[in-house]
Amino acid sequence: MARTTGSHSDITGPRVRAAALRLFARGGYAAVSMRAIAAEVGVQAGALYNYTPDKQSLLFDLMQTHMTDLLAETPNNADRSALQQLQDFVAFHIRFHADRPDEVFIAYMELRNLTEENFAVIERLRRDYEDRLEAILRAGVASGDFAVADTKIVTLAIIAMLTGVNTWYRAGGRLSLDEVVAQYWDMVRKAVTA
Amino acid sequence: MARTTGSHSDITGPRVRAAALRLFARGGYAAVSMRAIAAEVGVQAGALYNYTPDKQSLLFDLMQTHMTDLLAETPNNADRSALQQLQDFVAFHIRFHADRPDEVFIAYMELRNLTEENFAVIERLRRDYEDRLEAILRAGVASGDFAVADTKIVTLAIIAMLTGVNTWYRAGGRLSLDEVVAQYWDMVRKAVTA
DNA sequence: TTTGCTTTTGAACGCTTGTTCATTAAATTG
DNA sequence: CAATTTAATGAACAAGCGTTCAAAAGCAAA
Repeated sequence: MARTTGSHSDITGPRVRAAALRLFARGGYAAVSMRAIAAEVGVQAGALYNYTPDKQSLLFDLMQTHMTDLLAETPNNADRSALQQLQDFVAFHIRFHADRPDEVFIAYMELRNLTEENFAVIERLRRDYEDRLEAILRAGVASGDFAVADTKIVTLAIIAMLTGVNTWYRAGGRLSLDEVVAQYWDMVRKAVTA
Repeated sequence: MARTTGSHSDITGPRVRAAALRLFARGGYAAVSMRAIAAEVGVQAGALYNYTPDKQSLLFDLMQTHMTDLLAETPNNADRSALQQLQDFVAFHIRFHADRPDEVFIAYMELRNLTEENFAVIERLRRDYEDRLEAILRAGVASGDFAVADTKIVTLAIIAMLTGVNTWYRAGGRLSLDEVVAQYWDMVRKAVTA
C-alpha cells in the first residue's frame, strides 16, 4: 500500500499557511495573490490547491486557529481573587498578542474580507473571549473589589487598550515586555478600582 | 468667456470622494475598483480621472483631509489645568471620531496601502496628534496632578482605548454619547491620577 | 446660432486575478 | 524493479484590474 488516501505533504501545507500569514499581514488579504503566496513557498500557484480549497479558506483557517488558540490558553483561575484574575488576564493578553503580531494584525484587519458565514464564526469566538474578561469584572464588582459602572464598556476599553500594544511594541525596543505588562497593569488596576 | 480653464464640476468632485470614502470603508481599498466607485457616483470609470490623478491619490486625499481636520479641531487650552485639558481631549476625541466612522476606519486600516511617501505624510500627522496628548500628560506630571511612569506609553494606551469606541458605538444604541464620554473619562482620570 | 471650453463616454490597452486540469515527476510500498 | 499513489507543473480560462484617449455631448458666453 502507498500513502493513505487523502494525505498531503506535511511540509508544504504548513509552509503555505506560514506564507499566507506573513503576506496577508504585510500587504492585506485582497492585495496578496495566490501566485505571490506560491512564490513565497517556492511552488506554482496550482499546487496551493492541494492544501486549501480556495483563498478564502486560507484566511479563515488562519483566523480561526488564532482565535481558538487564544481561547484555549486564556487563564481560567476562578478560585483566585478578581483582582488577581484581572492581573493574570492583562499579562496573558499582552504576552500572547506580542508573540503573534501577524496573527493579531490579520484577526483585526481582515474581518471584512471574510464571507458572511466565516465572519459569524470568528465573531462568536471574539465574543467568547470578551466574555471571559467581563466575567472577571462582574465578579470583582460583586465582591466589591472593582468600581465600574458598566462592565461591557470597561471590557471593550481594556481589550482595545491592551491590543494597542501591538501597534508599537517591538522585541528589543526601549521597554521590556515585563515593563510593558507592569505599566498596563498599573493603568488597568487604577481604572477599575475606586 | 466660458468657464475658467481648469475648473471642474463642483458637484461630481465631492461625490467621487464621498463614494470612495464609503466604499473604501466598507470593502477596503484593494477590494474596491475604480469602476465600482464610478458606478456609485453614476458615471463611467474614465470620468473619475477628471477629479483624481489615480486611485492612490484618492485614498491619500481622504486620509490627509481627515488628519488635518483632526489636528485643526483638537482643543488647545494651554491655560487650563492639565486635568481639565485631558478631560477636553477625551471628550473631543470620542466625539470627533464618533462623527466620522468611515474616515476613522480608513485612517487606521488603509495605512499599508499608501505609497511610501504618502505614508510618511500621514504618519507625521498621526504623531503630531499623539504629541498633543503627551504634552498634556507631561504638564500634568510636572504639576503633580498626574502620576504616570511613562507618558509615551500612557498616550498610546489612552488613544487606543478611546479609538476603540468606534468598533462598537452606534448612534441610537444603548448608551448616549454623553454617557460614553463620561465613562471613558472616569477610566482615564483614574488611570492617570495617583 | 455659433464659438469655445468642460465634462463624459465608451472602447481599448496590457496585465493580473482565482481557479481548473491533463500531464509529468517523485516518492513509497510490495 | 514494478506498481501505485501523491504532489507539482504549466498552460489555459474567463473575468476583472487601473488607466488612457479620441470622440461626442453639454453648457455658457458672444
